[in-house]
Amino acid sequence: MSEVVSARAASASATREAIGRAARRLFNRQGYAATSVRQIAAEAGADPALVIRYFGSKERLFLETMPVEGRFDHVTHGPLEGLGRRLVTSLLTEAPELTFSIWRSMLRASDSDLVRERLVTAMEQMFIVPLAPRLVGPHAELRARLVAAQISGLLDAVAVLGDARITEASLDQLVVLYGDSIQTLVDPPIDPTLDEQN
Amino acid sequence: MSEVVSARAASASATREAIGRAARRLFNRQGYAATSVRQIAAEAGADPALVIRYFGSKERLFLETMPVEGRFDHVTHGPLEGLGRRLVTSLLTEAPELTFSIWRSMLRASDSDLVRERLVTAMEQMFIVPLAPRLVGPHAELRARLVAAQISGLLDAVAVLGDARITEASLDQLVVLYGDSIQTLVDPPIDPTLDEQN
DNA sequence: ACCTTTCGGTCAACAGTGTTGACACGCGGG
DNA sequence: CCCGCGTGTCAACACTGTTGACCGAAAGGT
Repeated sequence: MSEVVSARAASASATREAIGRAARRLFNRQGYAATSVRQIAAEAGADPALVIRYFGSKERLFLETMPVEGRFDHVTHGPLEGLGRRLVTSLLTEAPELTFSIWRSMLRASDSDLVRERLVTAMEQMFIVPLAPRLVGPHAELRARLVAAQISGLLDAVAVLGDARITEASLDQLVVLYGDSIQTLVDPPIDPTLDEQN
Repeated sequence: MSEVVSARAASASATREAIGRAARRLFNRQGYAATSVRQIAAEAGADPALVIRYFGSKERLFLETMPVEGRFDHVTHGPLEGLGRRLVTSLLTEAPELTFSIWRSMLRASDSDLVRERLVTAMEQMFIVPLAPRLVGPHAELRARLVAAQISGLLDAVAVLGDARITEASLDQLVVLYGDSIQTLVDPPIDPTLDEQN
């Protein structure tokens, strides 16, 4: 079924994929703004005009080459107890280079409304949607969104600001400290001023 | 003493300040990448070349027009008890528009090493330096840096991603929920695996 | 008073950007 | 066989940040 239907089509999809690979590499290494369409084309051995013709614009090429599907379902669907710690572990352990460079690239390119919306829906799909209905106690959705905010903060510190003290800290310490802080929002709040009404 | 030393010098500083004002307005409204030097010059009634001559480059103009001095000393120097809540209150209350737009602009422009370094030192001066030596218990500096990360996360959610559910939530709820989560890192950790040695 | 230097401001140009349209060429289907 | 369509190429557009030469008038010296 995936046979070569024609030499032309094969050539087309081959160069398209070459452009995509070059774009992914360069965007991750240099960021969105510092990477030019001409540079991508040169690295892929193609013409700059082809890049636009195949992907519509530099912006859409960027979106297409930045995968943001959820890879944290096994955590967000797991038991609520200790979820904070497992979330931090998963973030810092599973394909961290990819997670970090994508976060860095997309956050810096979030001038663009398309990029920003993609980032927002990615965070919602990955964390808020699976987490919010599971949280017990008042303000479940708000708390889930604040968990996502905390994750953003950790990613900022590591991937954008590059805080060496955090990067070089032991994984165990980060997991316990930041994980327990996240857990505060996962567990039902104890403050009596937070009524059960909305 | 601050008399007009000459008509030329007065004119020079006047146009320089006009350029600075226009730049600050446009950078905050449209972001760094979307604002052109020619647009700033037009708004200030000056020549694009003058913008570069006075400020060196668009990047340095951006840095000069983005004030990042600390405005949270009264919180970070206050009592440790309830510091998390007061931090969130201060962030969301005192000149929030300015705080948010500056955070958004600088984070998106952090492709530039100068901007990134400025952002890092600003966070350190505002939160980590005053907070770290005051925290009791193990890993004081790491915990202070993680507090700063949490602040980044809140700013991301509000200023960059524009999470409506968080923006529209009542200040009291945010203060209690996120503030208490931050407080987890301010208070000494209880986990016995975190020894007192580094 | 004049002459010279200094300096704010203007203009044109440079190399580079994303994007668009017209054009060439060779494989595919009639 | 030939026509058409699609892959690829080329040149151009309007725009970007930045640079250097130039102009004119104010400042300083004699």
